[in-house]
Amino acid sequence: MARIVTIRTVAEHAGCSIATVSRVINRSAPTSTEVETRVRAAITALGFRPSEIGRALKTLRMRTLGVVIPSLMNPVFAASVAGMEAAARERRHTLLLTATDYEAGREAELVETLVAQNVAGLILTVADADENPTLDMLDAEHIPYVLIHNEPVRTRRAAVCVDNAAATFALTGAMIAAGHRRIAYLAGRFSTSDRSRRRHEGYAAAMTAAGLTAEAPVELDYLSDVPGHAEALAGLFLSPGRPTAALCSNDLLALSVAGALRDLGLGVPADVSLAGFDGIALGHVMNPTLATVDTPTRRMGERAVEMLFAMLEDDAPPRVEHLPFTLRPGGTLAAAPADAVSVPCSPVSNP
Amino acid sequence: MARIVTIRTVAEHAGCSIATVSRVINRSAPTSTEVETRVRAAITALGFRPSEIGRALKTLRMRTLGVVIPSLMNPVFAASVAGMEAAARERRHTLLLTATDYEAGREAELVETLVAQNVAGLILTVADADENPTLDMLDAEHIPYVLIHNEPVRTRRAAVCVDNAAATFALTGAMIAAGHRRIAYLAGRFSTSDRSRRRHEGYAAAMTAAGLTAEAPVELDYLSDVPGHAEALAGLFLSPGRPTAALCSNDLLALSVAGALRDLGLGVPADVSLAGFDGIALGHVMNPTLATVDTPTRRMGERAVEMLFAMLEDDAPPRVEHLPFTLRPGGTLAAAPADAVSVPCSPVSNP
DNA sequence: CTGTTAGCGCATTCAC
DNA sequence: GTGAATGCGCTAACAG
Repeated sequence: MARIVTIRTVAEHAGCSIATVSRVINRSAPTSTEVETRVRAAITALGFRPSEIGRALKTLRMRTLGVVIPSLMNPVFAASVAGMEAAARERRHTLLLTATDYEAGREAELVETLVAQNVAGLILTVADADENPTLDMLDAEHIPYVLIHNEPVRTRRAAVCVDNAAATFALTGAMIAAGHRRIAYLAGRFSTSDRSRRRHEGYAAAMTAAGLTAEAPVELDYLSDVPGHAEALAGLFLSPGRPTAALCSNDLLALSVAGALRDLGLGVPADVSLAGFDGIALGHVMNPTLATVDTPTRRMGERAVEMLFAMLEDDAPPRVEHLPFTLRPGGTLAAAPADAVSVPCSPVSNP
Repeated sequence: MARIVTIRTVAEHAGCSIATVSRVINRSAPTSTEVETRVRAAITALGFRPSEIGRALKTLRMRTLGVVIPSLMNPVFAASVAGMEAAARERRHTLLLTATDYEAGREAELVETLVAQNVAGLILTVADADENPTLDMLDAEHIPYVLIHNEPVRTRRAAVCVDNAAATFALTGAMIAAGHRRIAYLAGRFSTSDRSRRRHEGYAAAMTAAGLTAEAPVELDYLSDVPGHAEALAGLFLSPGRPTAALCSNDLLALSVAGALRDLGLGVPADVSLAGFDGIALGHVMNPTLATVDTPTRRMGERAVEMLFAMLEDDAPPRVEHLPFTLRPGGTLAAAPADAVSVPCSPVSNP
């Protein structure tokens, strides 16, 4: 099961010491060409592969990056991890992958598990990047990490994300421009997360700038639970003076909200306009197409790894890097009914 | 960066030997309650976490499972990995994740990398499960592994998959029942893969059973390269007596083929009916919905891990486990034009 | 019940 | 340019 060929076997086979074999493998010191060829021959003949365990025990650092994300079932995180994997592979590292299934309580344990494996560094998406004892622990132990999708504001932590507030500000602006006056904000799991909070801030800023009323987030408990959502949304969307539009904190939520609204007998976008956030492929092919904010998720994963290595090798200081987003128009965002538009409001422009 | 507190630190702090600390941690031998409480106190006080490296050096086995898949950008593999991660986590293991980006040539190197990390076992999707030197090597070294999505037929290897031939047999039967007589088979990357081969076999068997002509697979080189596909498909679908239906070897390919056909001015399903394979969520929401074979991808990932642990712990013999699939009807598969139906054919039933 | 000790595979001194 | 020796953190065998 485990390889029986060790550095010692190679040394015997090549008629030299294990130190010399190590030198040949790592080019850590000059060796005579004659010995080197003998060693290399022995290595290939025996099919020897240096144990990462042995090396790590000595160097106290595995060539792995620990990853913690909410779930791979969300294409946003799948794409991020794909980007991380490619970037890590370029640097001869592999990913140690774990998922919280959207339970913030699991973060601490998963991080501990990864740290126990002596990962070179960590890439994380957490519920809250500012108020987070696990991250405090990593800081205290000087274990390098980069957040992804999170947007820390109060703390000095490395992160790769989009400017969530600016994105929802723009998206809300587009809804207002389409004549919507009462716009609901729907949040999914992680509703108390930093990025969800930032997204709501952008929405609220745009509403206020237009002289409209920003509403508190409506929290929907479970992803993809369409029947549950229909029930939760009935009160809001079947009442008089109901919202004519809803901004969802992410695309997956927008999809199930669309289903829930249809279950309530409401048309999208005929009765309610809808927009999401992330830019998953699903939104492109559904009918009508989903209006959303397109984010470079795969690229974010690559950047997170690049940033982590910069910290690892060049001792780069932690910083928040914002990657560009684009507004993606879609069929779910249509003009508001004429009676709704009649409500006065001020024009909105970017801050 | 690395933890400075070792089992020795704990031993000193608790006033006992490192062996006793080890015993407390692993419950590998009885210890007096008094010493145990002292040790546990020391562990929490010092924030000690046993190094997986140290343990692995001794046991020659890390609590990790090596994973090799083509790409996380394909939701099929993302879901599989999500299932693996959950099942592995239940057993206190983590995944070491790598991807080939659909380049079979990378398989060997990635597997070597994972083996060098002393993974407990491997879960792989390879290009060819039967003719595969890398798998031969794993067999020779008695390193346990389970294939996923692959369907080995000639070799005795552990695998979790659906019955690809039966699935395409049924799917092709549905197309024939809808009146289609000339049905093309389109294969994406990995076109020489075992599962693609098995899928084509099922298609060919159904065609032959109906007295129709089975065609060789049309190989499309790149995923999602719609313009390239349009060019490659023009000859086939713009000719007289052209196919009225096409069976694609997977859903992602079906999506880009749908785009290519529309670029050629052909309606789906008005001019050409289409079906895929896998059952990705995209197919559900696109318009028209995609006819396909629904496969339990997440469950397959879980089963692969369960099977691997059965081999690891109970020395279970390698076997191929088929998980159930279902035909998913969809708008892309419609009745053939009347003139096409007039071609005679025999009724098809399952073999 | 507990302590001592010998490695696991490797990198890295320090001699030569 | 090379080899012998040491220790990384831990488990397990053996003594007590």
